[in-house]
Amino acid sequence: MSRASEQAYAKIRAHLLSGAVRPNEQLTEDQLAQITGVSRTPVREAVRRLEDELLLVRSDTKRLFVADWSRDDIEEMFALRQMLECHAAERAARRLSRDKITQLEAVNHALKQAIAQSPPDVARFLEANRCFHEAIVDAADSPRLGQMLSRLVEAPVVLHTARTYSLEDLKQSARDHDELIAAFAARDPDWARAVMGSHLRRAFHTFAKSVGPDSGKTEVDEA
Amino acid sequence: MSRASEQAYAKIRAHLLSGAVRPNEQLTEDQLAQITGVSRTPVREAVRRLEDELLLVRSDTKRLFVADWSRDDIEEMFALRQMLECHAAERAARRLSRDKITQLEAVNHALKQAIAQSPPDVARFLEANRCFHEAIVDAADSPRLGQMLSRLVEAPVVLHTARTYSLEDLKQSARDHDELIAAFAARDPDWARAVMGSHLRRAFHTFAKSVGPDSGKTEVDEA
DNA sequence: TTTCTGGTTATTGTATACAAATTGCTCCCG
DNA sequence: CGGGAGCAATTTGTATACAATAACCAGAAA
Repeated sequence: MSRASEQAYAKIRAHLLSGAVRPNEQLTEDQLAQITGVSRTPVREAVRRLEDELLLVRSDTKRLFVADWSRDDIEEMFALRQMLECHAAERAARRLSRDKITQLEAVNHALKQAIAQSPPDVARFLEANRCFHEAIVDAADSPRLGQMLSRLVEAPVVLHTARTYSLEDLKQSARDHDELIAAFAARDPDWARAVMGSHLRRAFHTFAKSVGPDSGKTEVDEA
Repeated sequence: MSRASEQAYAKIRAHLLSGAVRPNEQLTEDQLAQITGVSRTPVREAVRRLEDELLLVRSDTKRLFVADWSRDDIEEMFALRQMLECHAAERAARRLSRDKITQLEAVNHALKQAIAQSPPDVARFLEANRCFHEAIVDAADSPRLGQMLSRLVEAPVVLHTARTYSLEDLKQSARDHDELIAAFAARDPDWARAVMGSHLRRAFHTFAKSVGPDSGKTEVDEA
């Protein structure tokens, strides 16, 4: 992307994550142009991307609003991510070269170091974690899969801002990564898939606790 | 979407599918503006969507080209579609109301009628088929899943233009749909998933025969 | 011949002005 | 007091001009 539109994207995104705006609040392209310091043209392009990522939504008459993520939305998002990323892990197990596996070990080592500090360096943890998962998706060698996942992973980061991480959660993540690496080294796609599945499912539950109660509606009730 | 940009999208898409342009051929926004009869602004918006759908790609320096779909790309696409649509079928089995199931039966009835003619009305078949699958995805009640699948399904339609359909293939599709409906009526998610899986996998193979040979590279060879 | 280098053309990116559409308000009529 | 009709203000959509960047080509030096 070009300079101005990329900059607009980053600034608007930061603005949304900063909490300066509330869900369902209306925004106008003009406002965003002022905030970002560029004209409406690149702003419109940035807004498109943010709509794709579902951080912004449009009303039926094209008015722009800050998206409101319900508990159900978050659950859906995790379910899709789990499905796609399990698939990625399975493919990665068939494709990862020794070198790449070694790189994964290095990344997870950095992740562990971030945890080992007191207090744990959460920012560095998140960055290493992102890098770890990204490497697996890359190894899956499926461009559309990568595209879908990157869209999906963008959004939840939003809500991470306010979250607190227990040390035990962080350590468990590191252990999961170790087991994933073992599965890759063994070239066992089923193992890799299973580990990734439980890794993400656990992540969802620890995440969900800090959000709100389940809505309960999953099945249609009918005679 | 707005009038001009929507129109530009449709016209460019039709232009790409018509075969008037070849894979890897360069296009310019000016050309497309002339073809569509609108200015570059809405063209750029339409082009973004087509890039998302991977019908157009950009070079590293932002030049625009017609995408080239290899056999591997098509295989990847079907694999993702299978994964997502199996998931949709599973969810749909939990959620579909009796009414909706009755509607599915009606759609599949129309599909059978399209086949029963001689020669079979392929256009009507494709439309009914699209409608059938769309209803299932809707019933899955997962907006992001729907968004992903719609992107995915857009592209292969491209290649359908030149394809010929054997009567037996068409009949088998209708039978698959019948079994899916049975699985829904029984509210059996596992059954629905399995039927959808084999349905799409078979579709891939009948499709693949008309495209070209497998590239063979799926696993990394290493000491 | 090959490979830089300069300038020229082609193409994409941005700003701005204006058009179309939507909203919200005011004022009139019942 | 309620309910619309119609005008004004706000917001999004489009066209166009210009700026920035990348490709192209010709000609000189090795």
